[in-house]
Amino acid sequence: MARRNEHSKPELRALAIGTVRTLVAEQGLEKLSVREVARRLGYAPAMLYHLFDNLDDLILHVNADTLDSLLDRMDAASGMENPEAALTAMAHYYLDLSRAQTPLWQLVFEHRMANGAEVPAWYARRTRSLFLIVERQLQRLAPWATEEERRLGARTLWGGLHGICVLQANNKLDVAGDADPRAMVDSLLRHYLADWSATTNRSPGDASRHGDGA
Amino acid sequence: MARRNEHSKPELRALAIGTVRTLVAEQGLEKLSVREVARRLGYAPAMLYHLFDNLDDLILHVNADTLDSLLDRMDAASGMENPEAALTAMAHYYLDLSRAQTPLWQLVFEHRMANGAEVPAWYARRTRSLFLIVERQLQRLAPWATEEERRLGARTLWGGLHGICVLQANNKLDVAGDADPRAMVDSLLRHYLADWSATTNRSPGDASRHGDGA
DNA sequence: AGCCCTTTTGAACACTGTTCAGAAGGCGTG
DNA sequence: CACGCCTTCTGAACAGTGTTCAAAAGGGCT
Repeated sequence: MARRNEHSKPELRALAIGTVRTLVAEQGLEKLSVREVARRLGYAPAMLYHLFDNLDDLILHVNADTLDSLLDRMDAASGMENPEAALTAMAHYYLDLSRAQTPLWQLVFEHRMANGAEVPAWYARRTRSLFLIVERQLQRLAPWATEEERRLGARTLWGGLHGICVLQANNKLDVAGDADPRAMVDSLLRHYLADWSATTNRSPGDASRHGDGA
Repeated sequence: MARRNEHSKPELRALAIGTVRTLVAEQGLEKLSVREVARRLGYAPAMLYHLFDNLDDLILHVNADTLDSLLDRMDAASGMENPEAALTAMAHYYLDLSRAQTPLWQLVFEHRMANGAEVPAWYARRTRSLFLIVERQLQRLAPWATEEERRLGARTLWGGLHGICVLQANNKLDVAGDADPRAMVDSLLRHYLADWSATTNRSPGDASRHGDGA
């Protein structure tokens, strides 16, 4: 019962990743287990440990695929002439992923490493570039802003977007009346960007930027 | 080995909730288990099922306590004369909780019910009042805004704040250089509120609200 | 003293991720 | 062709999880 050799090791890895994707998409996060993935593949559970270090490692590979497709779409939008429109398109991709592929999205953003281990470099690179893409648009939007201001702005804006997606994915929005996540995202982008780009081209300590300070 | 009767049923419930709080605060979410809670209480695991329906029910009671103390502090801030200052104070409470009590905060906001069950009404009431408190401040800030606008604004603003806290709690901010969560929260509130309160007192379809509309 | 009724438990069930000795099978060499 | 090697793969076990339930243990009442 060894070496059927129907597939090479990289093929098996891709097969396992795909199995997790469909399993999670179909049944949700709770049904994901090593034994179920192995069962669907037609192998014994222990075999998966020859392809990946452990379940966390397998999940990280699945998440890398998800992030890659998200980053690809965001990169494609970064070429738009209007940076505000580019950011809006990117935010919509982000939100759409959390809506259309909620379990896969949760697997990316709500999975925690066991025993508090650090995420490997090949994975951290992807999350890092997410913020970089946003920063690049902020630079186009307000070239006068300092790098520090751009970094803060990108993290604030995308952190805020992330929060809306989190609430959406967890069905926390229909409590006390429905709220349209799309409208929330648009509201966040429009209002935040408007005042951010309008006020960051002043000296940092200028308290009178809003007309009447305090 | 039955009926020591050292404590009444409500006392035991409070004891169990307290045990979970200290256990989670000390060891983190991963170490929380029925068996460990029972061990610390000096009882057999099965006894806990006479106090609570299941682990989810116990966790919900713990979370209700956490939410109550948060809501109390937010309520206290709602009396400030400046609604913008009140919202800022509330947001800082929210962030501080996610920083000083990260595991307890995660237990509240990242715990999902098993088998997708609905949260009970006595719990949903608390999460609902969180948004209501924010809406009340938005009403003071922009009395001319419609209820619809206030609801959208409150969810957008607090969803955004929530996202920053999520990133903070998951250590996703120090990727690619540290970002101060406090500065992010302040940035979000200042910029969003400034443009939100400045533009919501127009007719809904007014495209020229930002001076030059695209 | 005997009964009842609540409180509490031990043991079991069905899961989970992970490890590891050893089996199974393809491949190169004698 | 046969032998041995080496990779692939598995079965079984370990330690853990939430949950259930018959039965035991003990306090209170008649």
